[in-house]
Amino acid sequence: MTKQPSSPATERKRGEGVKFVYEILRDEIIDLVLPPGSPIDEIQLAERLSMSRTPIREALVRLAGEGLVTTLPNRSTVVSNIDFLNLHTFFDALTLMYRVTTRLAAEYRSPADLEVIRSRQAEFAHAVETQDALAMISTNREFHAAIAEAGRNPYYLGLFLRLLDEGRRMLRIYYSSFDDRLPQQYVDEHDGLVAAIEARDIALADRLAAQHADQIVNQIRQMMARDRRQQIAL
Amino acid sequence: MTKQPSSPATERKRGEGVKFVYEILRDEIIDLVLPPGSPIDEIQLAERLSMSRTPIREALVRLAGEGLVTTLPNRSTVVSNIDFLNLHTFFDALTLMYRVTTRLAAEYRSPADLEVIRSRQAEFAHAVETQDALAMISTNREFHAAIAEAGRNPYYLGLFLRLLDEGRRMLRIYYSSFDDRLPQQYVDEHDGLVAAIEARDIALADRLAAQHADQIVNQIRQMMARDRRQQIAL
DNA sequence: TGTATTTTTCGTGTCGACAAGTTTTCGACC
DNA sequence: GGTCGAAAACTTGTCGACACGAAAAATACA
Repeated sequence: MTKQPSSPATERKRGEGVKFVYEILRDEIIDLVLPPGSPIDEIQLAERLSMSRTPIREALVRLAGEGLVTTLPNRSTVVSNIDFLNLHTFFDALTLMYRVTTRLAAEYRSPADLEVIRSRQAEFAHAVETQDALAMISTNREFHAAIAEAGRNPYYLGLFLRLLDEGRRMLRIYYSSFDDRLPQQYVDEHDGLVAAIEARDIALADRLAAQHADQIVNQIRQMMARDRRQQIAL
Repeated sequence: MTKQPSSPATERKRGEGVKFVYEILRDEIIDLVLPPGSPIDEIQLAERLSMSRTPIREALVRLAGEGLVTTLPNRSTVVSNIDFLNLHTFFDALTLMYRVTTRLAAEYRSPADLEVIRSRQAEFAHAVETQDALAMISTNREFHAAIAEAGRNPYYLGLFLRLLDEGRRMLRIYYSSFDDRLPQQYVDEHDGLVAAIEARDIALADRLAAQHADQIVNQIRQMMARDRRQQIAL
């Protein structure tokens, strides 16, 4: 692995250092480039990004606050593990946030919001068409994030984004077992959500969101069960 | 204001510096010792706590992640303002978290949880008896936090604690207009919640929590309206 | 006297270095 | 050869110092 020593291409403005590191690490954690349990070496990172340890440590504090990394005092900080024992708490919260954000979107969406949501849905549909599982995962996240934005409640948005990112990590683990049938169903369900939001039908939006959440939760559960059988079979 | 220069009483172990600063600032912000908008000077703080700026900055990053302070790039970081324009989003989320956590507590509470909840309720009742408004605010927070703990969902707990702290700041502003009638009603409502949780009556717990939330939201609204009238009168 | 511009001051953002603690390695002893 | 203990290597936590940028002060000008 050859590392270029402080290439001028990576020069950053003052004040963007923390943000820079934060976003890189965040993406690498969510995309499982850094799998759960990976130790994060501050010095190594500092050399790789050609900057001092100070902004890196501050980015790690921020990531720790969001639960993406865990700091072991006086020892290394590691990428947080996915807590498979308490998955039900995750699914519970995820389902509720799906419902609440969709509800609020139906209530408060502006025309501009609708446009964004529609374009995100188009991106998701395209990922399904081209059978790009990784793109499905990320565009699905963006679709629901756009809905949450339209709901205009920063408290729900914050929790929801955290849950969506956590969900992305799980889906990445099992994405190879995506089958072809379900994704198309998701596209249809998304269309239903968009229609309910456009029609400002709050009750319908809530109901469809709950159904959609159940679908996703069940799929993740099935993927995990299948994977477990495979692992046992090995 | 005389500050003692690096008194040996404030000597801390390695690795506790950030936590130390974080907790001090957090308490001072929630108790309005540092009112919204106050600038936080890193150098001043470093001198006051007789430590370097590094751990202080890391504590500020953490506080910023929780929304308690706002960092103005290349300028000072200030205590976050209370967003009175979007209060309804706060009340919405607070009400939902009241309901969800109480529900889950009724479902999952252990005998030990019940004991903690009861003792918190006793503390709240005592604060009401002695008409200690400030103690009412903090014990009320601890009571609901204990219920959320019993619900055993870290995602809800995290959001709820954040909302409760934000609510504490608001109540502090208006606590002088606490009147004597409502607090006793809160004690009774809390008793109802505890009974529902003990009986594992999920539907009842949900209903009572929703009513309780409405009470609190309405009281805060009334306090604010009263205060606004006073301000206009001046 | 009021306004525009330069200078000064001040605080943050970043850095390199040192100190303390943990893990690993090496060596002594059984 | 295996186990226990000491020393070395490494990583984190903290520090003091410098550089950049923004606000405030001082100066020039109308």
